[in-house]
Amino acid sequence: MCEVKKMSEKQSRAEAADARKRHIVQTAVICFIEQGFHQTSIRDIAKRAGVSLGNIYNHFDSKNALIAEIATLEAADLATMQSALSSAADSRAALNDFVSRYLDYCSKPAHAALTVEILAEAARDPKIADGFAENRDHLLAALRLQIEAVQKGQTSGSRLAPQECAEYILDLIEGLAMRAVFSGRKAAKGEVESLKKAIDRLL
Amino acid sequence: MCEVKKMSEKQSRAEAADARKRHIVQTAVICFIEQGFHQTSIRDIAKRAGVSLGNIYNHFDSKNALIAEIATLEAADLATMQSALSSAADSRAALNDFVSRYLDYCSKPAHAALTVEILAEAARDPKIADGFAENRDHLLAALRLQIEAVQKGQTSGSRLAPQECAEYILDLIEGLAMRAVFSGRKAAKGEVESLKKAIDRLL
DNA sequence: GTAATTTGAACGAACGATCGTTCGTTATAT
DNA sequence: ATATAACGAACGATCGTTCGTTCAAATTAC
Repeated sequence: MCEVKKMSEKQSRAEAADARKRHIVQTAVICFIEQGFHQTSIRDIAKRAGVSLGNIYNHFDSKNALIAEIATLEAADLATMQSALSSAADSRAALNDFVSRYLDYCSKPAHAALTVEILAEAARDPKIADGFAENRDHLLAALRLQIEAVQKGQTSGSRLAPQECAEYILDLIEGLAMRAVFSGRKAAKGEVESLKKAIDRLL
Repeated sequence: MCEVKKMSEKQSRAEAADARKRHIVQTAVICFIEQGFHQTSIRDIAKRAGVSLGNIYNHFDSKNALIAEIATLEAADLATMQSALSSAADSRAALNDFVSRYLDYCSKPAHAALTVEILAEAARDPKIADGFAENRDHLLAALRLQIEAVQKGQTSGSRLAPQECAEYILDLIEGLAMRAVFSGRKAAKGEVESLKKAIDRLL
């Protein structure tokens, strides 16, 4: 009874369950950022999400499954950035735009904290390290293509290999972002300009 | 009686205690690298060090005190590298030498794993973040001085600011080292040459 | 020099807290 | 009527830490 009303006002059971699941994931992310994976208990997440302890196990098989879900979402974020880089006409502009976007992305404290946390995990678990490297390689490949395109229109004699050049660019962006995040500020305008100047020298 | 003999053959009580303490610290480092701070229990350390559980608390007030001791030792390692950089005559050679030495240093899996672990901790604890940044600033300052010296002997019109140049150089070295460590290999000779070429472009 | 005393390193059982996970139950949408 | 989301008590394991005890080395008294 009253199916139409309920469907529009509230939501179907499956939708509600999905929303609840997403809410748990989001809350878990917050906890993991604040305390780290292993310092966060399921009870912490349940309490903060306003959900019972046992209910979390209705949506996730285990704590590790929850962590895996989050790692997957992070990977998807990065894939978005990569495809934006690939589907660009003007390589020079695409590169410049990428630097700004990727810097913003890395400068988000939430992302930085999670990344470091995953990195620490990857240092111990080769499986995680492989997954991390794979995502990064995709981004690197897209970046390398644009670098090659830019280098073709240059006269300079000795160039850096595009592959390594791409890695250096990511290193510089991530390094600046890390410094900004860890000192609790945003990258200053002058810092961004300096970064772009440095990247220009590497091309 | 027989004081001389005992002193030479064995060791005084204080020395034995100190040796034991160092042994516990070294074992703890191994455990922390393999499992991380929070996944390592005092029992793990005790078992691996061949020491009783309670005895660890005769040498350290708490688990955190043990961690703090290790962080202090890491800082001392870095200070050594910094002073070597400062006390150099030929800036150009000093810089080149530093790149090799710092790359080697960062490429040690033990150091890399510990650094990432500390970094994850720093992301949550501003106190640790400050200590980390302070150590890095000392290295940066020494590096900047040598960069300024090198830049003085150049004709190039537009230079990168020495401070930021120093940060970029550390970023590149650490990035390459990290990639090497995480893929379980040493940095190839070609990679090191490429790195030095890239750094040359930044100067 | 030897005997008596003090010190502190080493030990492992035990404590209270907390962990991830399971389970039986209740309530509600289908 | 059935399925499942939500609940929270309970379980066994493990955590950091404390504690009383043992024993050998260092120190003092004789």
